[in-house]
Amino acid sequence: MTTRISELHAEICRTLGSAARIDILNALRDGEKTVGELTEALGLRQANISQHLAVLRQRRVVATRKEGTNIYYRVSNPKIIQACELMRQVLLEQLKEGEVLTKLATRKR
Amino acid sequence: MTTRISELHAEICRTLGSAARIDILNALRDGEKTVGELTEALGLRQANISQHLAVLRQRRVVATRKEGTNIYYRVSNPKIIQACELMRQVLLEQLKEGEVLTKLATRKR
DNA sequence: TAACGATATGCATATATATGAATATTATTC
DNA sequence: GAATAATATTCATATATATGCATATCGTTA
Repeated sequence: MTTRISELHAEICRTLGSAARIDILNALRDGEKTVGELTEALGLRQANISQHLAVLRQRRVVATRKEGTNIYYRVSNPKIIQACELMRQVLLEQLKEGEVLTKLATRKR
Repeated sequence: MTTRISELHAEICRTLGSAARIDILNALRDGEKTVGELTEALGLRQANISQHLAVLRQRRVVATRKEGTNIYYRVSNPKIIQACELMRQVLLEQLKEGEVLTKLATRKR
């Protein structure tokens, strides 16, 4: 009963459902980076970064460009960044709300 | 090396990483619905819908309102809808691109 | 062509997530 | 207060995903 489109939509969301991959996207916000640069920026092992990049590549969230022995990665569509930005805003609003609720609960005691 | 925020961000994305839940969100686009209405709209089992709603509730993607024996669900933040809309656009653009690529590949043969 | 640097892949294991079926909970009505 | 309608939860099992480690691939330079 779920449509093909919803299935694909969910797949993209799942692709973003890893903190490491979110960090990768953030690192790529202001321009392309090589795997080495990403590895250093995130402080994870190279093999692990490559695995996450493979997932992002498969779902076409990122695109690549080869230059000699380096591979430059970039976010394939700026709308993906926008969507992430919105999600982060939702998150921050939730956290604020949470604080308010905590305060209220504390006052009540 | 992944921040708390990224972890939460990823968690929200994972929450949207299921076709059933995407369908639920779409069904809630133009207003709240009861579990029964959602069950009928999506054609899944009630228990299953409830499970998905529980996931969405836990991550505060949806909010509820009780009225008698019914529980009305709504999307908690319109930005979530916006983000989904963006993602769907990305998806449609990808599909279009895919078609172009297919055409090119076909012509080449 | 050997050695090296950059990146990707395969495999094993651990962990998370989804689903169906059964059942519990809660509010309402008789 | 028993029966019923609406919704939630629990449990068992199946399936997917993540991670570390080892190793392969590919382009470059000596």
